[in-house]
Amino acid sequence: MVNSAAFAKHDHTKCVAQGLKTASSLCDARRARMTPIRRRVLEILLAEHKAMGAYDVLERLRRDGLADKPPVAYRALNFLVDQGLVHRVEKLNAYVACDNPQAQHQPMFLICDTCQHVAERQNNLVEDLGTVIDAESGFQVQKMVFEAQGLCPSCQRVE
Amino acid sequence: MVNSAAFAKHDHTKCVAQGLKTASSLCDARRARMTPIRRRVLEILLAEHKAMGAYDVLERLRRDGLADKPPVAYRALNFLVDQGLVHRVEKLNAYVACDNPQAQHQPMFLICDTCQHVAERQNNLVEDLGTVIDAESGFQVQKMVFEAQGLCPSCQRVE
DNA sequence: AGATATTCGTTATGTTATAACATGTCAAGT
DNA sequence: ACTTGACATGTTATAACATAACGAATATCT
Repeated sequence: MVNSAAFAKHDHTKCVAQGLKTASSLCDARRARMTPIRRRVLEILLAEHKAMGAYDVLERLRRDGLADKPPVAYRALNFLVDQGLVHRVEKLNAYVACDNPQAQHQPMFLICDTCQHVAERQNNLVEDLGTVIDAESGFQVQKMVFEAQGLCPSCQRVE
Repeated sequence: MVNSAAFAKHDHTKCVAQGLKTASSLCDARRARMTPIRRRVLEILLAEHKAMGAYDVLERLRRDGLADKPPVAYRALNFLVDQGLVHRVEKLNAYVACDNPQAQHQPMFLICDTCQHVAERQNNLVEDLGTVIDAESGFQVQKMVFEAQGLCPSCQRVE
């Protein structure tokens, strides 16, 4: 039911390489174009492994000489979101690379108020809730945002 | 389990009068000050009965001669949110009057993509989910955002 | 009344996001 | 190879959302 490495430490280099590879395959399969800017934005988010604002991403692109105008960053981010490779965290107006882009899912985020880390998780209850709402109220759910804020395990220990 | 009048038509005049009255009692009980600006902002949101942006609210205050600078609107909105009288809809960067300010609750919103109406609902599954997350992952949930987008019953019929 | 805390008015600016249109690139069909 | 059409990028300008900071006014408490 729970899937992510969440707040534990791990080797990001592997995440990045693997993530880029998976993304390329998915795009190929869908005839969507993984261009240099888009690839670089995904790489940045995979490497950072935390939520970043569009302007933070843009700043990185600027350093690389790849782009320096907001629409460039937003377009790449929106593409990646549409492809399910990146999620938008509404609460933070920020973007984070998807953990598991293979499977279609309603992402759910745990946002630590102290360290600002964001963990993506999946839980069937979220999708169940969509079904329940539909049955009870006749509202046809198309997309759900579920975000929890609080304290991650290590920040709880520190306080 | 489900509580709101949701997308059905009803007499807003009553909502407004009742909402203002309840809000006053709650503020009195808490020694929080329901000032003219705050009251007016709540009244606007109760009457409109839909999500409004801070600048939309500000425009109304302007017409009333009550205020014309952004911080005034944001301060009133933040006060009302802190008191649980208004909720912020993250997905829309907008604010909506609370249905049932008496009870502490994690609000859940159904946002119709067609007519833009927002219905507040309550469902125990939302709070259950908080508990489950905590038990499974050790993440201490303090606040949750749950918002669903889709089609309300009447907009489904129209399409 | 005087001390304290809260609210409000105002200026200025910071942050997030997109409309609109020009230009460039690539791939498919001929 | 050439044209066409779709998609991607570059660029300008601005819209939309939000807050820091500080002084003036007002309410509350003793």
